[in-house]
Amino acid sequence: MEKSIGDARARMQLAAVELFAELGYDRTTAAQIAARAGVTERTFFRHFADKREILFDGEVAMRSTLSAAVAAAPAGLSPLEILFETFRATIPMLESNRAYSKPRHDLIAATPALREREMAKLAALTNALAASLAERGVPAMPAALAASTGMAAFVQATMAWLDDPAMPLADRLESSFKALTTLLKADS
Amino acid sequence: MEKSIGDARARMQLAAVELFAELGYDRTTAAQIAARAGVTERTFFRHFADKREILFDGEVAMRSTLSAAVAAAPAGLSPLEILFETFRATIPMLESNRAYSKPRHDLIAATPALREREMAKLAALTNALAASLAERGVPAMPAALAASTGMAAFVQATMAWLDDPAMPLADRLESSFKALTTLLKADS
DNA sequence: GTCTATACTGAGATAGAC
DNA sequence: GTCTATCTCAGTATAGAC
Repeated sequence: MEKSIGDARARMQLAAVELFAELGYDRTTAAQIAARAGVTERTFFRHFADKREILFDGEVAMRSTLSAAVAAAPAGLSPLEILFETFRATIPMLESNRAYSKPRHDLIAATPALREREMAKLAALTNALAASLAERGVPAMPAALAASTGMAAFVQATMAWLDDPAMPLADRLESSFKALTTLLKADS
Repeated sequence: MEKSIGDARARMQLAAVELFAELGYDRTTAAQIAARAGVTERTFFRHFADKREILFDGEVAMRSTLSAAVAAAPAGLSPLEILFETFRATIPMLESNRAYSKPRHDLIAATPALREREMAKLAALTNALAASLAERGVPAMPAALAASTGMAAFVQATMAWLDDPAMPLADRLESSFKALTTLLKADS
């Protein structure tokens, strides 16, 4: 018997990604994922609250990374400048993960139930960012608005980069944040 | 046999709101809602894609209202000014619905599965706003960013007003948008 | 680790409009 | 008769209780 139970979680995640690619998300059952990982279905639901959650495991790490980066940003910056530095700090991590995050993103885009979970996770990250800004002394209302605004720019940059990596993520991010300042200028 | 099948949908919605209040969301089954409305469980799922959806029926109407308001806003405004006028146009509707939307909001806040659906619906509304801005000639990137940031300000104002209606929604909205402007100006 | 309840689906029946 | 909307029966997968 394999006694490497320590990484059952990782084995299940690998099995899930494989099976989703082979059969599609809906056509893959939790039991199949557990079987391929060599565990029981019960073990699956011990580690993941529901089937979707197996794809959103990284959100916890992302949250700590962002919170730490907000705290580490230089003093004297505006809230949006703090967030720009914060997101810039995550670029190496994102770029090194592209081989995994691109197919994952496509799967999420194609599956309404997963898009829904993704929106919820982004909302949680936004709240965490607002809390981190508040800890730096930014008042509650501007902190929440800055978090939402900055996250919108970050998500837009990341999506565009996943669709077309020709332009580096750093440039995409700078472009998104620059575009924020044009929102106050009159159009037609 | 009762032949009043025409309003089965409305009867189910009423039954759902009653039962959620009596038993809580999780403790209420789709079959119970259907039974109280005098229809079968299958009928419930014909009308609503899943149990959560019965509480998010109004999103379609909200989407049309917002799109129409964006199109109706005066020319020569900045994207965020267009959105401010757009949200202002929805205030009477929201204020007249408070007796329904406040308990609904509390139920959603207390139920993770419903919060998740709410995030997805807000994302859909944000996309619709971006599309409406694009139809007025706002380029894609600023349109998407303006929709996200404007929606963040609108949601913040609405949440605050639901929590404490002492300050009118119109004042909350103005205050949110002013804070947003400050945020974006400080960064340029 | 077993067993049960509940959410949800697929294929198809019924009934009215034309 | 066909078409469409409304609804039903039998079944599977998820999630939670024991």
